[in-house]
Amino acid sequence: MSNHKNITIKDIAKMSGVSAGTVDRVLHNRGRISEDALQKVVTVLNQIDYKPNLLARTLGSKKSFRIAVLVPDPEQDPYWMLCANGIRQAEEEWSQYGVTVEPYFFDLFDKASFHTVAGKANESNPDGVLVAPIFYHEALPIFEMYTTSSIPYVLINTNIPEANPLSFIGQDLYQSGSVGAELMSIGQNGAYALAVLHIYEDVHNSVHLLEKEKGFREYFTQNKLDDCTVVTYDLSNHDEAATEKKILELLDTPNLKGIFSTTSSGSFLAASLLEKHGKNNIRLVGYDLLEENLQYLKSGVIDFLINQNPKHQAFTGISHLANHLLFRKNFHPLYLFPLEVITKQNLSSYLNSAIH
Amino acid sequence: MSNHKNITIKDIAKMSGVSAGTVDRVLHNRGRISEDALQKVVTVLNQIDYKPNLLARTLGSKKSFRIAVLVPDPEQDPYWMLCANGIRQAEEEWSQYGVTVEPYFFDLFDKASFHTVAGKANESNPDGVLVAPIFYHEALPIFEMYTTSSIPYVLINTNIPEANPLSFIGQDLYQSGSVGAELMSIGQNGAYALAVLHIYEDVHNSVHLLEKEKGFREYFTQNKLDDCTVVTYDLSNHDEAATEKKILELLDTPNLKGIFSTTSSGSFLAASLLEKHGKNNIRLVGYDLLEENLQYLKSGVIDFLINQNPKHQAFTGISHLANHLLFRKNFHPLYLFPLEVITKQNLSSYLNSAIH
DNA sequence: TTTGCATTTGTGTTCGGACACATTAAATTT
DNA sequence: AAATTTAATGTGTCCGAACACAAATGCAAA
Repeated sequence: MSNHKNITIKDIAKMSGVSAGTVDRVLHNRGRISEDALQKVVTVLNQIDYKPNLLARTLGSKKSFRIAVLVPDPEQDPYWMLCANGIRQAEEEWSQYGVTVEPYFFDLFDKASFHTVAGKANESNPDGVLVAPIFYHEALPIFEMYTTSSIPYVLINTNIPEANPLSFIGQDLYQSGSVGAELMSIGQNGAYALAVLHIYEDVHNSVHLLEKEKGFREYFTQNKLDDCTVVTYDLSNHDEAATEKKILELLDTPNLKGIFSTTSSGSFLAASLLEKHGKNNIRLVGYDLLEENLQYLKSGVIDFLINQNPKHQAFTGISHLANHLLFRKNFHPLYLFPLEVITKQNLSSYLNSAIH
Repeated sequence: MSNHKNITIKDIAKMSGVSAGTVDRVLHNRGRISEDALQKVVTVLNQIDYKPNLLARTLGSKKSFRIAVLVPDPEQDPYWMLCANGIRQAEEEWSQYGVTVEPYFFDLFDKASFHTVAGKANESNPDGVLVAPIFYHEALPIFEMYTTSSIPYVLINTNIPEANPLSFIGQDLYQSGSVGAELMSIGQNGAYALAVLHIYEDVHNSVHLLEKEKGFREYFTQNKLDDCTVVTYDLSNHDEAATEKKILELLDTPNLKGIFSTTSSGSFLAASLLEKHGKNNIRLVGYDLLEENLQYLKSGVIDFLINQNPKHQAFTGISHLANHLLFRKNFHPLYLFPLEVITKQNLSSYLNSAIH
């Protein structure tokens, strides 16, 4: 335990021949300062590398921060339940620093609800906002509002290029699709067919899914794998019977070797049908570590899951906001997550490491 | 910015009718306390959920901590260079909290050097130690010493079951081998042969590698893939010519479909020979994101890399120690990393996310 | 009863930065 | 030149825990 010296405001005050208060005013440019004093302090600041003690700063400014979280209702979809877990974990982590997290859940299938819930969140006058802006048109005006009232906000899951957030946290969807394609083509040879399966209950994320499909398809053209044909199936999962009928039709595709499900809940739906109809030599690549998906991964019906890690996305998003508010850190505007490939064999290592 | 209330020592003092000093003595059981006062304080403590303000605690106890890091010389091996990067990054992260990191590099090929360097590290009287204990027998006595002088220590890379560290950080090697096997068997059919390749300059980590091999082999027996035969090649990379000759022999194995290289530098060595001899339909699974390996992954000679993430291991290890020293956190003794599967298509997402 | 010593407990300062308030110096008005 | 405003800067307190030191108390011996 050595007592190591660190430059403090008092040191700077001594060095520049002014008081600590003046140095403080220069650092935060609050209050008026004479040109003379400013110069003296600035000169010293340029010479040294002053790093304020964040502990003292946070302790001294006895404010606490409130972060509003605007995400879909976790009860409606297991994917968003994972996200909610990340929020809870982040709240625990940051509560000791006086950061509180207030979730505002909107209806995943109702644009209007997004609008009203966003309004409610705003009434609470948060110091920062985490948003999953799955409704493009409804999201734009609220970002504008955040900007004018200079509330920092972080986007997760869905990027909106027009927005100007502290950071976007999520996957590169195009590349994600290419990873799916790559996993499909391992060990395949000769001519074969593949299917891209979009199964969703709502249309909000169609852009989302098309981007994945694009990455998937272009993988084959870029690698000149011309003997591989790709068909697309666009299904709603509202009408189960119709969906099953469509998928049965799909399974009749000659020489079908693989199915790429672009949604997380589509993955286990496809898996259940593959299992039901005994098609166990069709490779299935899906998304996310939903409980249902894990069962099919373990039993071998699903071969690969690409992990979008919604839990970690939410956690990181709140951490970014907290770091920004408490420690004034800034972040790279594009925080793209690794495209994690989950298999039967490495699954447990991912589940275990998430605990800590 | 709401001012939220938090229970402080003074609150507890008021509630239990004693002074703050007495509460402090109870909390840290330092100094003698009358039975009466102790009871009063304990009663209050049981009623409330006191969470000490970590910021204030750390600020108040003006000590700074020194962490000694005992790892192989990064100049000798690119793998350990990645580790050194993690150390540097952790040092930056924690320096503001008064934690300093002092690296002590030992010779990767010289057990005696481990012993002497460990001694040097000890002379500096560190408050915590991060060790990569690649020399089993030499490591045991120094762990004993840490225990008797109650210096917390964290292990990375190589686990030593007899040790009792704050935590071990690394991979489950057996499972890691199984992941390698799984990647090998994707899309394979009929009878085929696979090779396990141990290429290393030193014998220290033979246990290490055997564990991976075990996981690899048992994958096939457990999944009843009997038509797959596995051969093992144990090579030193001191004598390049001899190694090449051996590998050429290996490449003549009938129906050879894949090579599993258990070491990180063995991976690109194997890749270079595969490329040189035009064997481009043999699947190669290797380890770690060394610059050389990345080249071969991009060009398609290496198909998969399992990432041991030495950088993140070092970073996490130092963070554990810092959290323990500053905030008295304790950790799960086994902190196993996810077994990350890196392919040509998801590589960039991993490289980019490491920047932040 | 008083002195001496040990035990117990309260008070005060420190850490470094934030911020309120007091004080000084300079500029302006009367 | 004195009075008053305004700008500039210094001082002091607070945040909450840690720890040193001082004060108070108890108890036994003189």
